[in-house]
Amino acid sequence: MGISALPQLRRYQTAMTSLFSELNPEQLAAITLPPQSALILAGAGSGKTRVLTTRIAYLIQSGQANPHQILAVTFTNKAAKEMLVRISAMLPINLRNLWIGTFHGICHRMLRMHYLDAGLLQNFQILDSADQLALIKRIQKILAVDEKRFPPRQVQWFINNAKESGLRAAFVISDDAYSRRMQEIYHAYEQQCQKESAVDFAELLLRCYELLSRNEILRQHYCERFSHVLIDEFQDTNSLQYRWLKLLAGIGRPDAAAVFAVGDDDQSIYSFRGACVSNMVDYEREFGIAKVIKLEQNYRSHGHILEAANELIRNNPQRLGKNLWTSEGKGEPLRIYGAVNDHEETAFVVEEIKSLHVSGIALSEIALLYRSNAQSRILEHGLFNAGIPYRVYGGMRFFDRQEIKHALAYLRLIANPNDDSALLRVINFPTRGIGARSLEQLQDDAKESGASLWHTAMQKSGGETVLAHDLSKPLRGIAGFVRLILAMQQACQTLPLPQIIEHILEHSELLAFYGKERDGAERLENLNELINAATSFVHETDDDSLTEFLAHASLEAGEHQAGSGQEALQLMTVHAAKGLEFHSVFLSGLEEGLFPHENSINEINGLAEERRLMYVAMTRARRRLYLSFAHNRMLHGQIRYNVASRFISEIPQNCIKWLKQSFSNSAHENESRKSIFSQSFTGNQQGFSSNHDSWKIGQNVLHAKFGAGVIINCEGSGSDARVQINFAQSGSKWLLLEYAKLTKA
DNA sequence: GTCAAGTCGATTTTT
DNA sequence: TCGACTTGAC
Repeated sequence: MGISALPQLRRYQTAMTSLFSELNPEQLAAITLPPQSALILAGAGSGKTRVLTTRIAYLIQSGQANPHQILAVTFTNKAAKEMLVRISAMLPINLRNLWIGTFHGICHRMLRMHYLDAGLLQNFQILDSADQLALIKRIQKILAVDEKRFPPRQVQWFINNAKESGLRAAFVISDDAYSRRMQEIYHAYEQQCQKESAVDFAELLLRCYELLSRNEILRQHYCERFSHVLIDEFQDTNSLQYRWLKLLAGIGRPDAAAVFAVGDDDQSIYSFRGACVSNMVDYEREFGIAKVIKLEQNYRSHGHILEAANELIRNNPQRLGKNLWTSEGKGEPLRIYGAVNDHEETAFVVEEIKSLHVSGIALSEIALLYRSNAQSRILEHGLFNAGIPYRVYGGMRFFDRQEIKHALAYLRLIANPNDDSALLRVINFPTRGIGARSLEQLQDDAKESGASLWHTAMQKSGGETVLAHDLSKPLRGIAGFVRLILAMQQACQTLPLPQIIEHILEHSELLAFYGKERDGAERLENLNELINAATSFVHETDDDSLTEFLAHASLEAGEHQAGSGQEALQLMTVHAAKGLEFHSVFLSGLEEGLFPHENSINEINGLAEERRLMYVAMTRARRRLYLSFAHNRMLHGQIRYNVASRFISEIPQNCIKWLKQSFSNSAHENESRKSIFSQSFTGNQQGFSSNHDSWKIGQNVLHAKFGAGVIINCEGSGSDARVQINFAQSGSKWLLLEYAKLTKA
């Protein structure tokens, strides 16, 4: 090394030292691994993102790779963005050539670059789930498929599943009438997508996979380019994504990339949408991972919380094995509250949040979690009445709003007139006198000629000759619509992106329409926000192509949530809480049937996934964790009787502080219980006797073989008297009272 | 084309 | 129970 390199070396060493400060030995080992494929088992709160980002910074800083050679894959846009921000903070260099993105984002990027090889048009559009569903419905109508026998959602599920298994319609196995019909729909869907130049989410992955597997030159190119591939949340990959990775990384080739996979099998909670935890084991074997690095030191939670979570997850079979620990103390015990009903549970949560807030904990540092969205209503109700500001996560996203979808449909039509879906969405919105009759006629004509709706509509209106683009007159009927779109297309050729949107909003009369609507103010605001979104898109990406903006809108439906950053209590499902942390966490509705959810009990490995979900929920808490349940709860308009979740009994007693045992003998509680039953069961069998014991619905009982349970139903009398009992361990059963030998618990 | 009544279904969800 | 969605009447 020459003298001139010395200052650089010194600078490099200083940079490295600061990069590595305060890392634990395992983190450091992971970050500085030699360039070979690795698996990092990163427990909750173990500094996973830090390891991932520091690894990238290290590779670049140490000269092992330049940004151009690195590919980092995440699951959400949020994670990708955060990674980029953190790397930028570590490295004061231009990261333009560093590819960071979601699987879908990266596949999309490749497809745009190689659209010809991928068999796509340059202006191909991306269908989000709602677009996809609409298209499927349309196709079912054309094929005259009974929507009762073939619910569009199931068809959608079928198609996406096939694609995620790498199967085109032609290769789907169909050995009965039902699956043959499914295949038929899938086939027609494939054709229609190609005709409209539309690509759904699963298609992005499958096309890209096929592109790489078919095109040796391209694959060679990317194998040579990416010497390092880093993957976040590896436990959430589906099988197609894993196959794509094997292809891209060039597994088995001499120039194979070093894959750095980070994941946690205990936090795999998305198998219901195709995630394949077994990918981790396959990966270990197929990529020849010599040593798995485990990050087990937790920087988030206090001891009791970790111990409880560890003990819980130990009940799962087939784990890769991992135990979180902390250098912090035991901290507070978990607080458990057993309520009689959902109202009492809510009252408890509300009171406790109030006092936490009074004691100085910011509301935004408190999370109220639940297993299913239906649970939020009663909680929201209680919070609202108590005047506690809260924010519910999930739900409608910016680009999913109907006014935004309408505006985007006009834009899509301008970018790609063959987009039948977009045309159908706006041809009569706002209404311009095109009824079902003329629409049907248009669709029939299009079907006959095999042309797109747009093409057909244009011919009907007399071709392009008629078109004096006069926007000053009202544009009615199909001919009017055609003139409108043509005029828009022409105007948009010269305008920059934000002005294009302004233009279409104005001339489509969307603004006028929502201006007249009763509660159109918010929609107008959102439409205005769409212009802002376009402005910042152009600003951030230096790209003002309409097609790119539309792709952005489909791929990043989120992040545009209003009202974020406010000081408010955080309400969300456990799934939505993954990756987040809070000072205090309330976990509500811990009942058999709800959490673990009854539907999951019958699924293969369903219970294990529920337990992982519970594990994820618990490890969100830094200092304080509340668990609560209610013995009876209103669900789907009926009162349901439940026992406490088995997960509570899997937590060691020494970690727990019971704030209130359910059904203790206090007179007050018995009173409140009675009143509830008499209220909700007027007209029903209220109770009956046998062996001078009276058994009531809601009674906690013990059975010699099945253990603890709750009576949830009863019928018959005398020696025929039977009770239905929901047992904690074995689910609900009907038992003859005479033989059941029940005791009150 | 709009509104009201009727039906149906109800874990979890990102891209 | 409640909401989304479809159907039928003007």
